[in-house]
Amino acid sequence: MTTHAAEGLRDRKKRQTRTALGHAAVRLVAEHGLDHVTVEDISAAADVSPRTFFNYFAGKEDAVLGPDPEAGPRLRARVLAQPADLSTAAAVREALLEEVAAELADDRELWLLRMRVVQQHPVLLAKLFSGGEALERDLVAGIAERVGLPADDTYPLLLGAAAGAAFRVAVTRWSSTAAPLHDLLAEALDLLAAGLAEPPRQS
Amino acid sequence: MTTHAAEGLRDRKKRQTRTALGHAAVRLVAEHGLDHVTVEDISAAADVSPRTFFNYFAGKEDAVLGPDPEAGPRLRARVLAQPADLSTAAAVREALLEEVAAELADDRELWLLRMRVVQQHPVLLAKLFSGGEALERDLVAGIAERVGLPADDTYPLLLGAAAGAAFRVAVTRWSSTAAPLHDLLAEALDLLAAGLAEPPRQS
DNA sequence: GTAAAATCCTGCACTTACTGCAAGTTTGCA
DNA sequence: TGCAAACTTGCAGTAAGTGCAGGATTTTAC
Repeated sequence: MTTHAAEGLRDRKKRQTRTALGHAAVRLVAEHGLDHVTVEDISAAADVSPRTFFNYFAGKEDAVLGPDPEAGPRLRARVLAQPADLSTAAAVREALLEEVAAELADDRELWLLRMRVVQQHPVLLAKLFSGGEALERDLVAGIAERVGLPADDTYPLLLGAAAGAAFRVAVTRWSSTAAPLHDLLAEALDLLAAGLAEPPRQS
Repeated sequence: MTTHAAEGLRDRKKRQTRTALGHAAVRLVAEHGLDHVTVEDISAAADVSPRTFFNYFAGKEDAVLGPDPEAGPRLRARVLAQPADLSTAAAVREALLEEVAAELADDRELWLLRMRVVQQHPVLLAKLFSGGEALERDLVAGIAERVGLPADDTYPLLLGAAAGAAFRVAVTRWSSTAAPLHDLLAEALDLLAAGLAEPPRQS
């Protein structure tokens, strides 16, 4: 996973309380349901004051689906690090697969819990998408940089949004089927690269 | 637009208060900013009690980006109404373009206001996406029905999500460039159909 | 190593969001 | 006309979320 070697005590503590709050939120909501868990409960479980909770998250839902503030830059770097002979779409594909592998290797159970919680509380879909949106911005920046177009051009925007769509579909299917996330994501990205051509009829 | 001929007094009044609340919300937020407008203000402007507001919308943000409850079924019907000799992706393309044309012809200024508000308050992106998500569900249902696959198969899910992505990109660009929404949406959908192939370099 | 500066945590007070309930009012229907 | 269903409203209460100021902790500079 991500290493945080040379980092002050203060930053380390901040990271700790942030993940403590996030984990407590997911665990408590998975157990008791979204609206039977208060910010006070979460704060108590993480051993900080309720007021401090709001120094880290904008609300309960942000704590559950906390947008990892480092994921965006990391994804952008992965896109730029792909071999130059890959097409842009292929580079995005590889970057996404790498990120998923790294993230899952790290926190597998946490992600499964999160998906279970989202399934039980569709309200959270909003936060899930907007969190993905922040990620998407960094992804678009990386794509634009790699391809030499402005970040507000149609191509980077669309490739980023389509990759995000493929990701969401893969995660959705992952939570309802037993297939590995890697395979589902690869399948979706391939379908996208084929121009969403007619699928094989299976009748 | 949509005609509501044979409809009781009661349903007509409900529609009226709903749109009154929605319009008031957009107008007030555009003028004073999102967090300088309370639910009480919106209710007063629409001439109903604050308590009634919550009978129509789950919150301030839902009122601004109110998901039109009829848009989903309408879009689904459009997909199914396309000529049978069109590919599925092409049918989705035509359905979306039709819907955009109809919607804009109806409420052009309202949509422009909405987009301005969203640009000024990125928090609303969450609701915008989740609203689009509800729409997407109906779209996916239509696609699945047309293509004869279950609605939780990868192909319908991905085509729906990708179409949603194209739509969001087109709307985003529409609010920052002066080009017609129809053209921007068509461009994005074409790019998608081409498998997101490398764009024309313009150096 | 110590003092000053920066940053973080916390409690308090306050506004707003949101929900259940029960009563009153309006509409639909026979 | 009169009954049933649906809509609106006020009230009361819980929880969310924010500004502020004081105290504690870490960092930086000397």
